[in-house]
Amino acid sequence: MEGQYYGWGTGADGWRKGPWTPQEDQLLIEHVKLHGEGRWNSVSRLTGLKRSGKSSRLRWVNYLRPDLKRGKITPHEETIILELHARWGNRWSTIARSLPGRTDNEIKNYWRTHFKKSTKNVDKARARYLRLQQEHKQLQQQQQQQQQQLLLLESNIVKEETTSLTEEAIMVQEMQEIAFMCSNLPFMYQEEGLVGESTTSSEDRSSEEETCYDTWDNLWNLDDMEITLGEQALTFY
DNA sequence: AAGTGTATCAACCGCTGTGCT
DNA sequence: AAGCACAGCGGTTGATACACT
Repeated sequence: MEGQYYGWGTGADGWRKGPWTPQEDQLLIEHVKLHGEGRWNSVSRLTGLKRSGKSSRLRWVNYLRPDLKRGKITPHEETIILELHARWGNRWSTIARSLPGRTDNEIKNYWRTHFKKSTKNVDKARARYLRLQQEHKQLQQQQQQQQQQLLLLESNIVKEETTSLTEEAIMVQEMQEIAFMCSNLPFMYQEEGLVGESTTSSEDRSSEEETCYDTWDNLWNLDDMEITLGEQALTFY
């Protein structure tokens, strides 16, 4: 795909469009090395590139950035995407921030390819996620209350605490919760090589795989679906 | 081998938010 | 306060690769 010219040519506005050539990439890379990210509209003036600032920024962010992770989305990343999408919906850039090296475009494309068609499944996953989150928070509250009661008994001092979390802090806290939940997911088994690439029938599953499915089903419990998310996810790899 | 359908992904478009003058 | 430029976001499109018949 790269390095070929498919006749997109120059638009009416004078900007070149279509796939980037290696020469154009090189110019853009040199520009960012010299001037840093930002000031995208000055790229064409300073480099001679016939690309709009918008196009330059997109090319850099989605393809040329050195910290980009190449290769397929891992099962663990997929789990995080599912979780975060259940929380934030189509806020791809927000989701991307939790997946270092992945771009919003990449995640968006991945989502559309793998989950868009099964909106029913995703809706159920979302409902289940929200319920789990609720339960998780209730559990936390209970633990906090127990702890407070304990402290009261010990010191006999009543102390009121008020915590004011910023929205960002709440976001971070939720991310940590999600990360914690994700860390217990069955995909870990798969990453460790305990699960086969594509398993569709329960007869084929090893005991480790059963554990994997059990864990997954416990989380999502999508048995009533036409295709469960667990199976779907595993089928892709 | 050829035709057709589907998946993938780069790149575009339109819109919105933000900062500066 | 208004207007403008720019950056960023989400949705969509189009070309290629791959799978299937």
